[in-house]
Amino acid sequence: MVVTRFAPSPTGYLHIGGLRTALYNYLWARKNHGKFLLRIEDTDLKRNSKEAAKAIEEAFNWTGLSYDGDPIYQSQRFDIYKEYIQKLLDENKAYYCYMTKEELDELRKEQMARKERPRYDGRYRDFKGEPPKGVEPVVRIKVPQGETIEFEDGIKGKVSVKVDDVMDDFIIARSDGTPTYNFVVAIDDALMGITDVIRGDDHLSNTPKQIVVYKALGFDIPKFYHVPMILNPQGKKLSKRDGAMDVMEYKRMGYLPEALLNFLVRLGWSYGDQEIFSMEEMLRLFDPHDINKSASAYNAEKLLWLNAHYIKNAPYERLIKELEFFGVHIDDHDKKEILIDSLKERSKTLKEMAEAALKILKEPASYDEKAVKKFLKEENIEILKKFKEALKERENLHLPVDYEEFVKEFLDKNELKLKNLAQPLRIALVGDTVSPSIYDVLSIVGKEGIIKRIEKLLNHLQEEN
RNA sequence: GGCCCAUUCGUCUAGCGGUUAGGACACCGGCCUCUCACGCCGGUAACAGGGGUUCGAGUCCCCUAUGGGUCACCA
Repeated sequence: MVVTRFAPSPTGYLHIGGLRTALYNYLWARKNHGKFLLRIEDTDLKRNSKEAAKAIEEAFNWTGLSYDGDPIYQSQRFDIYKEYIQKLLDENKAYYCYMTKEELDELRKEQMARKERPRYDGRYRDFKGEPPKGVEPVVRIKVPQGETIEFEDGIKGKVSVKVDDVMDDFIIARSDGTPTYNFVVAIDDALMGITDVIRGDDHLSNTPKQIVVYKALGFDIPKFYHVPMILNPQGKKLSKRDGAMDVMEYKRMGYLPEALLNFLVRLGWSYGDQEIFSMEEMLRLFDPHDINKSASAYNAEKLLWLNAHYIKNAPYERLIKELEFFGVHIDDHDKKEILIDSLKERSKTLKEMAEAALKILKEPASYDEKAVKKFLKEENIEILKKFKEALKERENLHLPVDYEEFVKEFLDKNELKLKNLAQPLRIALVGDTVSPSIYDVLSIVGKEGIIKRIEKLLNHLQEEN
């Protein structure tokens, strides 16, 4: 059984890199019919973990990810950690260290002056005397000296470090008794039965420390997969300055969750030449062993392209529902299907789509000056007037094909080309020269609306002169 | 600075000793066309550098360079 976990520290929102590691853990667990657990790493009590849990909940709901059971809060497990600290103390695998912070700082300063690597010197490792008064001790773990720690990372391959190079007897409990990160991570992963740890590769150099804890406590060591970071478009570390970090911001910008997930899964992972992955395909094909070894840069254009793809292929009921978030309510509009179908071909985001819809649904509030100048010369105005009159006489106009037929008849009768009519008419309908097919727009606006809009434009032109 | 990790078109990537180094996004042409898009067709563009190993290296090894991560009584 595969058990994975997502273990964010509470920062207030779920960011895009976090979502990717959550997705990887989710996919791997679900693919293997295992469990995907959530753990909030809130041992730093300063931050509000409730809020963070809510934010994660919200982002998971939106993207469709789900975790098993209830989230685990490290802040509620201090008793457990205390127990294991005591166990190590009792077994002489850990010890109290009475060195004060000031003394430690002093030591480090001296070591640096001598160009040595700053590290705790182990002075209390085998201390047997009378402890100094007035010092609340920390607890340090006895790191086995002279050893080499090796582990097989599912992504990076074999990783091997000499213990003496990378760690001293690190602190597992602060002087106030609270446990530290590398200690609790190991304990929780072991107690939660985590078999596969998929996390950011900023944790790669923590792993040996955690392995020391696993070994000291006699726990089984899980498999590790350290996934490379996501870089910003400049190839630097992704930060808040790079725009959207909060997953929910993508919703506000008009992205479909499946586009975001597809984008994220392909960032660092691939399956041959395939670009489009449904959730079912991800579930079937994803394997953390295939994740790339190197960091990948965030490519906003590709995300946009994917989003456009998913919009194009979404059923229109779905899009109608999604557009409500952006203030477009067309559920009872009789031409809603035509509207959606013609808009989804040309929208990269839902937000864009909503704006385009409103542009058609509402009478133009103003007219694009350059367009007016270019396309509304005297002769065009006459054509528009004629068109309006002809339209008044005509009945049974509903679908785009009806309008197409009508327009063709009108053009034939007056010996005109579509070019003579299309742009002037488009300006009357939407205010400028950009819109979906003129027949679609005519159909959506409807006979009465068209007449009103042509008259409005005509009035506007008269006022101008 | 020590340690660890990485390096194929601008970007995401395929490649797992023998390929005209493939695909996708973006970009540039063309077609389609009532505008804008969609779509279709075509194009530019990459193995960081240097040494080995090998009949043969993008693929294996070493060095250099560059980038990243990490070295807390943060997580």
